[in-house]
Amino acid sequence: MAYEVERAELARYLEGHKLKQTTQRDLILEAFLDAKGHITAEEVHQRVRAKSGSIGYTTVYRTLKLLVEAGLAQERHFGDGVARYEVENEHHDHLVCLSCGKIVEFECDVIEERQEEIAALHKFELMRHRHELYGHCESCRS
Amino acid sequence: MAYEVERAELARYLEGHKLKQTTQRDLILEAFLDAKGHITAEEVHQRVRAKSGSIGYTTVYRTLKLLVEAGLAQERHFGDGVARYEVENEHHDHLVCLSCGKIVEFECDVIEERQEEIAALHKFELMRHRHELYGHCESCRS
DNA sequence: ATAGATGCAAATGTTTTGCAGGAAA
DNA sequence: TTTCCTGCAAAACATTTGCATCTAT
Repeated sequence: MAYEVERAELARYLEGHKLKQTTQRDLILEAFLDAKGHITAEEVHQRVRAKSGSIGYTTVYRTLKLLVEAGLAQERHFGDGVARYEVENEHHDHLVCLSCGKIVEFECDVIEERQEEIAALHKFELMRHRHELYGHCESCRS
Repeated sequence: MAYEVERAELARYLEGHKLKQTTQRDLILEAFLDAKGHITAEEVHQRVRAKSGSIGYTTVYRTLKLLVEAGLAQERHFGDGVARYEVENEHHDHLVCLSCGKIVEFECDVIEERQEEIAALHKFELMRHRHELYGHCESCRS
Protein backbone atom coordinates (compact mmCIF):
# COMPACT_ATOMS: atom_id res chain seq x y z
CA MET A 1 0.00 0.00 0.00
CA ALA A 2 1.73 3.10 -1.25
CA TYR A 3 0.99 6.81 -1.19
CA GLU A 4 -0.41 6.83 2.33
CA VAL A 5 0.08 10.56 2.64
CA GLU A 6 -1.76 11.39 -0.56
CA ARG A 7 -4.53 8.94 0.19
CA ALA A 8 -5.01 10.52 3.59
CA GLU A 9 -5.06 13.96 2.03
CA LEU A 10 -7.73 12.94 -0.44
CA ALA A 11 -9.73 11.19 2.30
CA ARG A 12 -9.64 14.36 4.34
CA TYR A 13 -10.91 16.37 1.39
CA LEU A 14 -13.67 13.89 0.65
CA GLU A 15 -14.88 13.83 4.22
CA GLY A 16 -14.80 17.59 4.48
CA HIS A 17 -16.99 17.85 1.40
CA LYS A 18 -19.33 14.98 2.19
CA LEU A 19 -18.08 13.05 -0.81
CA LYS A 20 -17.56 9.32 -0.92
CA GLN A 21 -14.52 7.13 -1.09
CA THR A 22 -14.72 4.73 -3.99
CA THR A 23 -12.55 2.12 -5.59
CA GLN A 24 -12.35 4.16 -8.76
CA ARG A 25 -11.11 7.26 -7.00
CA ASP A 26 -8.48 5.23 -5.28
CA LEU A 27 -7.34 3.59 -8.50
CA ILE A 28 -7.18 6.88 -10.34
CA LEU A 29 -5.19 8.54 -7.58
CA GLU A 30 -2.75 5.65 -7.66
CA ALA A 31 -2.38 5.68 -11.45
CA PHE A 32 -1.90 9.42 -11.39
CA LEU A 33 0.79 9.26 -8.73
CA ASP A 34 2.52 6.32 -10.38
CA ALA A 35 2.99 8.37 -13.52
CA LYS A 36 5.20 10.83 -11.68
CA GLY A 37 4.44 13.84 -13.82
CA HIS A 38 2.56 15.19 -16.81
CA ILE A 39 -0.04 12.59 -17.51
CA THR A 40 -3.11 13.01 -19.68
CA ALA A 41 -6.61 11.83 -18.80
CA GLU A 42 -6.31 9.17 -21.47
CA GLU A 43 -3.08 7.82 -20.01
CA VAL A 44 -4.67 7.62 -16.60
CA HIS A 45 -7.56 5.74 -18.13
CA GLN A 46 -5.21 3.29 -19.82
CA ARG A 47 -3.19 2.72 -16.70
CA VAL A 48 -6.23 2.03 -14.58
CA ARG A 49 -7.64 -0.34 -17.19
CA ALA A 50 -4.34 -2.18 -17.45
CA LYS A 51 -4.32 -2.80 -13.73
CA SER A 52 -7.89 -3.51 -12.93
CA GLY A 53 -10.43 -3.97 -15.64
CA SER A 54 -12.85 -1.35 -16.72
CA ILE A 55 -13.39 2.23 -15.80
CA GLY A 56 -15.15 5.01 -17.67
CA TYR A 57 -13.48 8.05 -19.21
CA THR A 58 -16.08 10.13 -17.46
CA THR A 59 -14.93 9.00 -14.08
CA VAL A 60 -11.32 9.68 -14.95
CA TYR A 61 -12.08 13.22 -16.01
CA ARG A 62 -14.25 13.86 -13.02
CA THR A 63 -11.74 12.45 -10.60
CA LEU A 64 -8.79 14.34 -12.03
CA LYS A 65 -10.78 17.51 -11.61
CA LEU A 66 -11.46 16.44 -8.05
CA LEU A 67 -7.76 15.91 -7.41
CA VAL A 68 -7.11 19.43 -8.60
CA GLU A 69 -9.74 20.80 -6.25
CA ALA A 70 -8.30 18.76 -3.42
CA GLY A 71 -4.92 20.33 -4.08
CA LEU A 72 -3.25 17.07 -5.02
CA ALA A 73 -2.91 17.74 -8.72
CA GLN A 74 -2.35 20.65 -11.02
CA GLU A 75 -3.78 20.99 -14.50
CA ARG A 76 -1.53 22.23 -17.25
CA HIS A 77 -1.92 23.06 -20.91
CA PHE A 78 0.99 23.02 -23.28
CA GLY A 79 -0.85 24.06 -26.37
CA ASP A 80 -1.57 20.76 -28.09
CA GLY A 81 -5.16 20.69 -26.98
CA VAL A 82 -4.74 18.03 -24.32
CA ALA A 83 -4.74 18.77 -20.61
CA ARG A 84 -1.97 17.26 -18.57
CA TYR A 85 -1.98 16.67 -14.85
CA GLU A 86 0.96 16.67 -12.53
CA VAL A 87 1.60 16.36 -8.84
CA GLU A 88 1.17 19.66 -7.08
CA ASN A 89 4.52 19.91 -5.39
CA GLU A 90 7.42 22.26 -5.23
CA HIS A 91 8.15 24.64 -7.93
CA HIS A 92 9.63 23.83 -11.32
CA ASP A 93 9.29 25.10 -14.85
CA HIS A 94 9.13 23.34 -18.19
CA LEU A 95 11.07 22.84 -21.38
CA VAL A 96 8.79 21.50 -24.11
CA CYS A 97 9.82 19.91 -27.42
CA LEU A 98 7.74 21.32 -30.27
CA SER A 99 8.24 18.21 -32.40
CA CYS A 100 7.77 15.23 -30.11
CA GLY A 101 6.15 16.88 -27.13
CA LYS A 102 8.75 15.70 -24.65
CA ILE A 103 8.66 17.69 -21.43
CA VAL A 104 11.71 18.32 -19.28
CA GLU A 105 11.54 20.09 -15.95
CA PHE A 106 14.00 22.70 -14.86
CA GLU A 107 14.66 24.95 -11.94
CA CYS A 108 16.78 28.04 -11.81
CA ASP A 109 17.47 30.09 -8.73
CA VAL A 110 18.88 32.97 -10.73
CA ILE A 111 15.62 33.32 -12.62
CA GLU A 112 13.55 32.99 -9.46
CA GLU A 113 15.50 35.83 -7.90
CA ARG A 114 15.16 38.04 -10.92
CA GLN A 115 11.42 37.42 -10.95
CA GLU A 116 11.15 38.69 -7.42
CA GLU A 117 13.15 41.74 -8.34
CA ILE A 118 11.01 42.48 -11.36
CA ALA A 119 7.83 42.10 -9.34
CA ALA A 120 9.20 44.36 -6.62
CA LEU A 121 10.25 46.93 -9.21
CA HIS A 122 6.66 47.15 -10.41
CA LYS A 123 5.35 46.98 -6.86
CA PHE A 124 3.62 43.66 -7.43
CA GLU A 125 3.19 41.05 -4.77
CA LEU A 126 4.20 37.91 -6.65
CA MET A 127 1.87 34.97 -6.17
CA ARG A 128 2.89 32.47 -8.80
CA HIS A 129 4.36 32.27 -12.24
CA ARG A 130 4.51 30.27 -15.37
CA HIS A 131 7.66 29.83 -17.36
CA GLU A 132 7.89 27.56 -20.37
CA LEU A 133 10.64 27.20 -22.93
CA TYR A 134 9.71 25.77 -26.32
CA GLY A 135 12.17 24.33 -28.79
CA HIS A 136 13.42 21.17 -30.45
CA CYS A 137 15.07 18.44 -28.43
CA GLU A 138 18.27 16.71 -29.40
CA SER A 139 16.71 13.74 -31.17
CA CYS A 140 14.20 15.86 -33.06
CA ARG A 141 16.93 18.09 -34.43
CA SER A 142 18.67 15.30 -36.37
CA MET B 1 -4.44 51.77 -46.01
CA ALA B 2 -2.77 50.71 -42.80
CA TYR B 3 -0.29 48.05 -41.77
CA GLU B 4 1.91 48.43 -44.83
CA VAL B 5 4.80 46.70 -43.13
CA GLU B 6 2.80 43.67 -42.11
CA ARG B 7 1.08 43.44 -45.46
CA ALA B 8 4.45 43.49 -47.19
CA GLU B 9 5.75 40.83 -44.86
CA LEU B 10 2.82 38.58 -45.59
CA ALA B 11 3.12 39.24 -49.33
CA ARG B 12 6.77 38.25 -49.19
CA TYR B 13 5.87 35.01 -47.43
CA LEU B 14 3.09 34.21 -49.88
CA GLU B 15 5.30 34.81 -52.89
CA GLY B 16 8.11 32.77 -51.44
CA HIS B 17 5.75 29.86 -50.92
CA LYS B 18 3.87 30.19 -54.20
CA LEU B 19 0.69 31.01 -52.35
CA LYS B 20 -1.89 33.52 -53.47
CA GLN B 21 -2.96 36.88 -52.20
CA THR B 22 -6.67 37.01 -51.58
CA THR B 23 -9.19 39.44 -50.21
CA GLN B 24 -9.92 37.12 -47.32
CA ARG B 25 -6.31 36.89 -46.24
CA ASP B 26 -6.02 40.63 -46.33
CA LEU B 27 -9.18 41.14 -44.30
CA ILE B 28 -8.14 38.61 -41.72
CA LEU B 29 -4.69 40.14 -41.36
CA GLU B 30 -6.29 43.52 -40.83
CA ALA B 31 -8.81 42.29 -38.29
CA PHE B 32 -6.08 40.48 -36.45
CA LEU B 33 -3.83 43.53 -36.30
CA ASP B 34 -6.70 45.82 -35.34
CA ALA B 35 -7.35 43.75 -32.26
CA LYS B 36 -3.97 44.65 -30.77
CA GLY B 37 -3.73 41.74 -28.41
CA HIS B 38 -5.04 38.33 -27.63
CA ILE B 39 -7.78 37.54 -30.09
CA THR B 40 -9.57 34.26 -30.73
CA ALA B 41 -10.43 32.81 -34.12
CA GLU B 42 -14.06 33.52 -33.43
CA GLU B 43 -13.40 37.17 -32.67
CA VAL B 44 -11.47 37.51 -35.91
CA HIS B 45 -14.38 35.94 -37.73
CA GLN B 46 -16.82 38.40 -36.15
CA ARG B 47 -14.66 41.39 -36.91
CA VAL B 48 -14.25 40.44 -40.54
CA ARG B 49 -17.98 39.80 -40.91
CA ALA B 50 -18.81 43.13 -39.28
CA LYS B 51 -16.66 44.94 -41.78
CA SER B 52 -17.28 43.13 -44.99
CA GLY B 53 -19.97 40.54 -45.24
CA SER B 54 -19.38 36.85 -45.12
CA ILE B 55 -16.34 34.74 -44.55
CA GLY B 56 -16.03 31.14 -43.45
CA TYR B 57 -14.65 29.95 -40.13
CA THR B 58 -12.49 27.58 -42.08
CA THR B 59 -10.71 30.39 -43.82
CA VAL B 60 -10.16 32.22 -40.57
CA TYR B 61 -8.58 29.18 -38.96
CA ARG B 62 -6.46 28.45 -41.99
CA THR B 63 -5.31 32.02 -42.35
CA LEU B 64 -4.41 32.46 -38.70
CA LYS B 65 -2.30 29.35 -38.98
CA LEU B 66 -0.71 30.89 -42.04
CA LEU B 67 0.08 34.08 -40.14
CA VAL B 68 1.80 32.01 -37.51
CA GLU B 69 3.88 30.25 -40.16
CA ALA B 70 4.69 33.59 -41.75
CA GLY B 71 5.98 34.79 -38.39
CA LEU B 72 3.37 37.53 -38.04
CA ALA B 73 1.34 35.93 -35.31
CA GLN B 74 1.86 33.75 -32.31
CA GLU B 75 -0.60 31.20 -31.02
CA ARG B 76 -1.25 31.07 -27.30
CA HIS B 77 -3.29 28.83 -25.05
CA PHE B 78 -4.45 29.96 -21.66
CA GLY B 79 -6.13 26.78 -20.65
CA ASP B 80 -9.75 27.53 -21.42
CA GLY B 81 -9.73 25.45 -24.59
CA VAL B 82 -9.61 28.35 -27.00
CA ALA B 83 -6.52 29.39 -28.91
CA ARG B 84 -5.64 33.05 -28.89
CA TYR B 85 -3.46 34.84 -31.38
CA GLU B 86 -1.26 37.82 -30.80
CA VAL B 87 1.19 39.87 -32.77
CA GLU B 88 4.62 38.31 -32.85
CA ASN B 89 6.75 41.20 -31.67
CA GLU B 90 9.85 40.00 -29.90
CA HIS B 91 10.27 39.21 -26.32
CA HIS B 92 7.97 40.86 -24.02
CA ASP B 93 6.97 38.89 -21.02
CA HIS B 94 4.05 39.68 -18.79
CA LEU B 95 3.31 40.61 -15.24
CA VAL B 96 -0.39 40.08 -14.64
CA CYS B 97 -2.46 41.40 -11.75
CA LEU B 98 -4.74 38.70 -10.41
CA SER B 99 -7.23 41.23 -9.07
CA CYS B 100 -7.67 43.87 -11.72
CA GLY B 101 -6.16 42.10 -14.73
CA LYS B 102 -3.66 44.84 -15.42
CA ILE B 103 -0.82 43.65 -17.65
CA VAL B 104 2.67 45.10 -17.44
CA GLU B 105 5.35 44.06 -19.89
CA PHE B 106 8.88 43.38 -18.80
CA GLU B 107 12.14 42.31 -20.28
CA CYS B 108 15.16 40.89 -18.55
CA ASP B 109 18.45 40.06 -20.20
CA VAL B 110 19.64 38.02 -17.28
CA ILE B 111 16.64 35.75 -17.60
CA GLU B 112 16.97 35.54 -21.38
CA GLU B 113 20.55 34.41 -20.97
CA ARG B 114 19.71 31.84 -18.38
CA GLN B 115 17.01 30.47 -20.62
CA GLU B 116 19.52 29.89 -23.38
CA GLU B 117 21.82 28.18 -20.94
CA ILE B 118 19.08 25.93 -19.67
CA ALA B 119 18.02 24.99 -23.20
CA ALA B 120 21.62 24.27 -24.16
CA LEU B 121 22.11 22.17 -21.06
CA HIS B 122 19.24 19.94 -22.16
CA LYS B 123 20.41 20.08 -25.78
CA PHE B 124 17.29 21.90 -26.92
CA GLU B 125 17.24 24.41 -29.71
CA LEU B 126 15.21 27.20 -28.16
CA MET B 127 12.51 28.60 -30.39
CA ARG B 128 10.40 30.70 -28.08
CA HIS B 129 9.24 30.97 -24.54
CA ARG B 130 6.46 32.03 -22.33
CA HIS B 131 7.01 33.70 -19.02
CA GLU B 132 4.20 35.12 -16.97
CA LEU B 133 4.30 36.43 -13.42
CA TYR B 134 1.02 36.57 -11.54
CA GLY B 135 0.45 38.65 -8.46
CA HIS B 136 -1.28 41.68 -7.04
CA CYS B 137 -0.41 45.17 -8.18
CA GLU B 138 0.18 48.10 -5.89
CA SER B 139 -3.33 49.55 -5.98
CA CYS B 140 -4.97 46.16 -5.53
CA ARG B 141 -2.95 45.44 -2.44
CA SER B 142 -4.39 48.31 -0.45
C1' DA C 1 -32.52 4.80 3.27
C1' DT C 2 -30.36 8.19 0.76
C1' DA C 3 -27.04 11.26 -0.99
C1' DG C 4 -23.63 10.68 -3.93
C1' DA C 5 -20.90 7.99 -7.78
C1' DT C 6 -20.58 5.54 -11.96
C1' DG C 7 -20.61 4.85 -16.93
C1' DC C 8 -22.80 4.71 -21.11
C1' DA C 9 -24.45 7.45 -24.77
C1' DA C 10 -25.23 11.79 -26.41
C1' DA C 11 -24.01 16.61 -26.41
C1' DT C 12 -20.62 20.28 -26.53
C1' DG C 13 -17.23 23.26 -28.29
C1' DT C 14 -13.12 23.96 -30.91
C1' DT C 15 -10.50 22.96 -34.73
C1' DT C 16 -9.62 20.20 -39.05
C1' DT C 17 -10.61 17.94 -43.46
C1' DG C 18 -13.01 16.45 -47.94
C1' DC C 19 -14.59 18.17 -51.76
C1' DA C 20 -16.92 20.92 -55.46
C1' DG C 21 -16.97 25.23 -57.20
C1' DG C 22 -14.33 29.83 -57.64
C1' DA C 23 -10.54 33.07 -58.04
C1' DA C 24 -5.60 34.45 -58.57
C1' DA C 25 -1.36 33.78 -61.10
C1' DT D 1 -5.45 27.14 -67.68
C1' DT D 2 -3.31 25.63 -63.93
C1' DT D 3 -2.69 25.99 -59.25
C1' DC D 4 -4.26 27.45 -55.23
C1' DC D 5 -8.46 29.16 -52.22
C1' DT D 6 -12.81 29.20 -50.29
C1' DG D 7 -16.60 27.62 -47.64
C1' DC D 8 -19.99 24.42 -46.70
C1' DA D 9 -20.89 20.21 -44.45
C1' DA D 10 -19.07 16.59 -42.02
C1' DA D 11 -15.39 14.67 -39.26
C1' DA D 12 -12.25 14.66 -35.58
C1' DC D 13 -10.83 15.68 -31.19
C1' DA D 14 -11.00 16.43 -26.04
C1' DT D 15 -14.10 17.17 -22.58
C1' DT D 16 -18.77 17.55 -20.33
C1' DT D 17 -23.51 16.37 -19.26
C1' DG D 18 -28.07 13.67 -18.83
C1' DC D 19 -29.76 9.96 -16.89
C1' DA D 20 -30.70 5.37 -15.15
C1' DT D 21 -28.36 2.38 -12.19
C1' DC D 22 -25.43 1.22 -8.51
C1' DT D 23 -22.81 1.92 -3.96
C1' DA D 24 -20.89 3.96 0.20
C1' DT D 25 -22.41 5.82 4.21
